Amino acid sequence: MRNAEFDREQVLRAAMTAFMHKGYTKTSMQDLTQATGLHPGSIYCAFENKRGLLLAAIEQYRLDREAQFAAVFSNGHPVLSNLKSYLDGIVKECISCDAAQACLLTKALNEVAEQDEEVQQILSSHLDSWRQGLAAQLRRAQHNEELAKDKDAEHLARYLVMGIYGLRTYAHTHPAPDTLQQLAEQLYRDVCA
Amino acid sequence: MRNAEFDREQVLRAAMTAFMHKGYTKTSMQDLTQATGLHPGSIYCAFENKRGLLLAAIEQYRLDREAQFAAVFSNGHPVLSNLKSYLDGIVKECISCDAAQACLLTKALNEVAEQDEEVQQILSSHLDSWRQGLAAQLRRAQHNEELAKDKDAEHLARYLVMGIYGLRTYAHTHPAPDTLQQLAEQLYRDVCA
DNA sequence: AATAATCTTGAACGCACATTCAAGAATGGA
DNA sequence: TCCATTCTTGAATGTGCGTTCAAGATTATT
Repeated sequence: MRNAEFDREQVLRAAMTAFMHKGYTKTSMQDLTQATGLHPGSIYCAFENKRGLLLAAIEQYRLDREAQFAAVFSNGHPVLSNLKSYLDGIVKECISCDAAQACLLTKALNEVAEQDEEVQQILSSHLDSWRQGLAAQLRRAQHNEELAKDKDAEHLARYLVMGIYGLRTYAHTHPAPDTLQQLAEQLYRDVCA
Repeated sequence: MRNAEFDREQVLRAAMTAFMHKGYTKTSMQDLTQATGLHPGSIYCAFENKRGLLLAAIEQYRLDREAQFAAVFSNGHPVLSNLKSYLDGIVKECISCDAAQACLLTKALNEVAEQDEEVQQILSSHLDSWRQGLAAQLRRAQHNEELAKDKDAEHLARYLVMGIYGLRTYAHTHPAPDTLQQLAEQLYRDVCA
């Protein structure tokens, strides 16, 4: 009769950060105990093992991202201006990450997924639903007469996803704010014009 | 009074493939001895250590890529049609890699670079010279009246680089040939139109 | 207060890894 | 043919990792 002492969300976000900074393999259990404040036994009790902690962290990341997405797009403003804000937010993120940390999903995709089908599937389905969210917004824009109706919203959504992936990777080598801003603006223009 | 028995290029390309499939950390020396046919001692004699082998493999990769780039762009054809071929080649690469292997540079960038300044610098400078190569081709296109002269070739080159990064990442999750082809064509249009 | 149930702690374990090195094999020159 | 030199071999080494588990600490219930 005793409750766990740690705050799950807080622990998961700490683990998330650790994984993002060092990557999955190079983040040792020692790093994780330090980052989360939990002892090995507690981690293994709560998350089964290191991989379980990664899966839980990815799930937390997904929840956080979905909330963020909804926050940007579900005000009453025009869809396209929300999309602009969304891209701006991504650029800001790219800049602020001092040690050039990519999106956790992309990192995990590069490092873990190819050896681990379950992780691969989880990531794919998350990225899919993200793309579908973007496509839905674009369709809404078409419905609101903000965007030409003869365009293929699905195709544009894929193009956006591709551009955002690229932007993040580009930021790794060249985190110059102006350049990233320009690239994001060009992407926006190519999608919406 | 005896010469080394192995073929350096062949060994480096084998190591390259191994690193691309598993990533640097997860590729064990055992994997490398198996892939290269060399014994540990020989590797350490020729490349100092595992990291040295990675550096040498990256350099070989750079040479191969430069040769490939030159082969596509230094025929007499119009620059833009060469660019189209270049993008087609990248799409084909993305599709053919059964196990979704990314470009070695991007992989290394994600996994190793953040913990290793020397690797970071090597990769950055290589990616820079690639981008400059693209920019030079675009300027040549402007000079040949293939591309509007009021465009910023440097900016377009950056945009191309971003798009290609994105295309490769996109292919990781969705290696559907048609989709990738469409994305590449859209990228081409946005750069050249 | 006593008990039962659960959580926390961190030392200990086995394993896989990068690396070393001394013995053996192969070569070129005398 | 024999020696000197260099390369090859792969078992041995130490280190650091993920993981386990039994003892101790803490809480809820009676």
